[in-house]
Amino acid sequence: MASVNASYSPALAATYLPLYRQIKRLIVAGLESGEWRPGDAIPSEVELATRFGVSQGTVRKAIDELASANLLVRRQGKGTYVATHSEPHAQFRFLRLRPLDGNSQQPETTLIECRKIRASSEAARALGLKSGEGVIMLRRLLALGGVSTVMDEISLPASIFKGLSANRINNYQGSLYNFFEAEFGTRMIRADERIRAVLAGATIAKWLGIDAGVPILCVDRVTFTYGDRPVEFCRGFYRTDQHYYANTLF
Amino acid sequence: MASVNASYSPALAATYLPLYRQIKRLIVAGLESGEWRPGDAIPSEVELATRFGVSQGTVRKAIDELASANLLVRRQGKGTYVATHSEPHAQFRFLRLRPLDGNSQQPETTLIECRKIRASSEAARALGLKSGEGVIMLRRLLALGGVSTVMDEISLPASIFKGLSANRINNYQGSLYNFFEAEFGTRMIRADERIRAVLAGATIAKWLGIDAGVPILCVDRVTFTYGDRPVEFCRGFYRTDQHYYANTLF
DNA sequence: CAGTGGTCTAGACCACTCT
DNA sequence: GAGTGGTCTAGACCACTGC
Repeated sequence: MASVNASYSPALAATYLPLYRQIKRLIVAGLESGEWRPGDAIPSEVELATRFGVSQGTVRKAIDELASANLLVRRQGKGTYVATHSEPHAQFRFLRLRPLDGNSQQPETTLIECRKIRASSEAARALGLKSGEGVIMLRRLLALGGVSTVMDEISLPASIFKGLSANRINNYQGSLYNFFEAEFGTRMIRADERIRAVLAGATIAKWLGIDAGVPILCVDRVTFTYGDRPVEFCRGFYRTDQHYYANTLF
Repeated sequence: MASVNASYSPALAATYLPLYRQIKRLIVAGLESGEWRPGDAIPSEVELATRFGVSQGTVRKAIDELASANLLVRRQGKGTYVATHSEPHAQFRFLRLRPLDGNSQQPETTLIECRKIRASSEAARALGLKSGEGVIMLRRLLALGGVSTVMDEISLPASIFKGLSANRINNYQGSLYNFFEAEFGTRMIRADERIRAVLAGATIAKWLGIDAGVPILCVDRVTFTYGDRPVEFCRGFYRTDQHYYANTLF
């Protein structure tokens, strides 16, 4: 079998990568390039094995890691698919609010504002932009179980989300992340959140239907796409009188 | 090879478990029973394979899953070890506060109180105890970078933590979870946290050196040991003026 | 029935650690 | 050098899906 590592030697240890990790990169490259789009089936394990000139077990191990990172989804008997934000499983992946009692209900989103502005210093730093570069700013109100619970402000690099408008968002069926991957080919893979407790200011209190001075969560999120590139900065304010932020530590 | 599934038939599908999952259970049983204690090396893959009458690859897959669940730690060339809370990697696994600027510093813990009481209704529900059963209650103050940042109250089933005393805690070197696993054989595996924003009351404000009415995080944690059995309920109050709660969403 | 992913085996060789 | 985990292969058979 033609091994990509035929030239391996201890002196090159820094550049050594196991075969299955190289395969992993090749698959990710296919995802990034759009060769396989969200929802598509990728080629079968045996086909990928012959294409890359490795055994099925090696492809399998690569796919295993990509599946556990939620980039791919395996379906026994059918094939392996590119993960999507439209799967029910993914609905509450990036909104970790759960009701204090009762069952989670589908959030209802209202778009309040959508315009192009210059990035705030915080957004610029989070997105790796130069201070003052253009971003598209969205403000939304999210209601859970009929109660306005989250007010957030999203900053997106204008260079990536060219042509984004309130109309296009409102006409789209499905979640915002679903919209991004379907219309802009940008899939959100991972997010880092920073949570603090703050007091509601007058404006936010009004939107959330609470008194100013009530304690709320301030959640700053940076969301990453393939290759750990940041593509969204979101600051959300969460009421926690009827919901809590859920987290599991492993 | 003598397969445990020799009797498998479609009618028994509900009871079917792949071999490697059965091996996984056998290994977890060894961990629960104390056959291998935290920090110990478990037998090598080939030894386990012959002991259980399966191939090395099957044992390997079982260990892979246990390692990714942080129950075991693999060390190439040395062996596979039972995970411990004393590893540097585990230090901030259950305390997700990070400084707004600067580097994380080792927390300094002060034990304020340690006594046996009857479980609060919340603690009883979280721990699966009957209302009013005995629990040991600890109150602690945690300082990060010299600043009192967390005040928490821990409830532990008295039946499991017999003989726990303030003296024993204070005389122990290392973290509380380290103490639990070393002295009581109870290892914390996983935790569920629920986060809300609240206002600091007079008592907590005093301990944390802030004004009453300042917004803080209220973090309720239920911690589980092997077999998803809850063994700790902890309510913590976090100042977030110099730190934030960090979380990564996958 | 063909094609897919899921499990399991047996054996080879590599990389790392300790003696 | 012996022993450990890490990678890779080749092939067998099972479970599930859809035609």
